[in-house]
Amino acid sequence: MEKKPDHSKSNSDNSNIMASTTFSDQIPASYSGVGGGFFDMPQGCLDMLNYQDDGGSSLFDLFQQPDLVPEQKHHLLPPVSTVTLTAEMVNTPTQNSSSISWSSNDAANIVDQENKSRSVQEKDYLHDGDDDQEKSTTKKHLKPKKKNPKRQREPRFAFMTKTNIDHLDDGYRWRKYGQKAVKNSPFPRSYHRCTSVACGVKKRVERSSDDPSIVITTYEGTHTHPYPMTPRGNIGILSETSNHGGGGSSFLFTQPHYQHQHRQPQLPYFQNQTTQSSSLGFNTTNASAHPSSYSHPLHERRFCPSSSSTLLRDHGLLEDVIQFQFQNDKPKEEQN
DNA sequence: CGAGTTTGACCTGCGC
DNA sequence: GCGCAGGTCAAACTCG
Repeated sequence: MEKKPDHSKSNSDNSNIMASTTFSDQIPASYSGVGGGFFDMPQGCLDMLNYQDDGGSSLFDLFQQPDLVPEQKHHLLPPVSTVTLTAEMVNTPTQNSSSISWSSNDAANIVDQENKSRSVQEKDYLHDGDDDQEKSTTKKHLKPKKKNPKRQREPRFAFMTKTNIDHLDDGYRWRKYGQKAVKNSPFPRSYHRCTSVACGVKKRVERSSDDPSIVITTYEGTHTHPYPMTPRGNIGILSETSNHGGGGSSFLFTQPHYQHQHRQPQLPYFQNQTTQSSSLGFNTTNASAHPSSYSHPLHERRFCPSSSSTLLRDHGLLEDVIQFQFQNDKPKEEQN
C-alpha cells in the first residue's frame, strides 16, 4: 500500500515558526447574529489553550508570567503561531455566509460545507452489538447503511492554527477514521473520532488551501467523559508538571460540562480582543450568555467566547500579538 | 496483540 | 435522474 507522508507525526523541528500566538474569534457573519450564535457553542465556554510545548509550559502559563518580556515569551512559545477560533453553529439555520470571511476557502468555506452536509446521517458507531454482527456477515460491497432520520448536528467550532503541526494534541485521544481530498484544496481533510467509548466527538483536521501554514481543526460534539481520559491526558489543564505532550504541542480543549464538574470556573483568557473581534463580525455583545463562566479568578485557563465584554486588559503580549496578527491577516481577508 | 492509520469503496445530500 | 463532493466504513496494514 502506498504510503503518504504522515504529516501528523511531524511534530518536531517546528521551532522556526514565528512564535506569535493569537486566539482570535473570527466568525462568518451568518453565525454572529444567530441566536447567540457562536457563543452558545457547547454549553457556552471553552476550556482551552493549555498549550504545552516539550518543556511542559502552556500558553496560559507563558502569558501569565508578568516577569517575562515579550521577547522572552516569544522565545518560549511552542510552534503554533496563530490560533483562530471559528464558530459553526450548524444546528442553526443560516443564511449565506459568502459575505464574510477571513478566507473564502477556509472558515467560511467550512461553514458552507457544513451547512450543505448538515443533514448527512451519522452512523451510530456505538452500537457494537449490531456492528459486530455486520462485520462478520457483510462484505465491503454489501455494506448495509443504517437509515437514520435527519438528525441535528452537534455544535461545531473550529480552530485555525498557524502551525506546521497538522494534528494538534488537545489532550484527548483520537482515532482517525477517514481522509478525503478536499475540492479546491491540495491538502486532504482527515476525520477523527474520540477513542473513548460512548463518546461521539469528532474532529476534522485540514490545512487551509490559501495559507498552508494554517491548520483548521473542527470539533463536533461534546465529550461524554471526564477530561483527561487517557494517559496522554495527564498533561491536563491542571497538571502543569507532566510532560506527555506526545512529542509536540498540545491543546487542551475541555468541554464545559466537565469544567464545572471537576474544576472551578475560570477566567476567560483571551478576552482582550474586543476591538479586533468586533471588526471581524465576532459578536462581542452577548457576554451575559454564560455568566457563570467568567466571574472567576486568575490562574485559571479558560477561553470563554461568550464573555468578551469582561475582557481583561493586562495580557500585554497577547494583545500586541493579536494586533500584529490581525494587521497582517486583515488585508488577506479582504482580498478574499 | 491491541491500538491506530491508510485507503478504496460506499452512502448521502445537494445542485443542476 | 445524474454527477459531484463530503462523510463514513472497514479490511488491510503499521507500529509499539
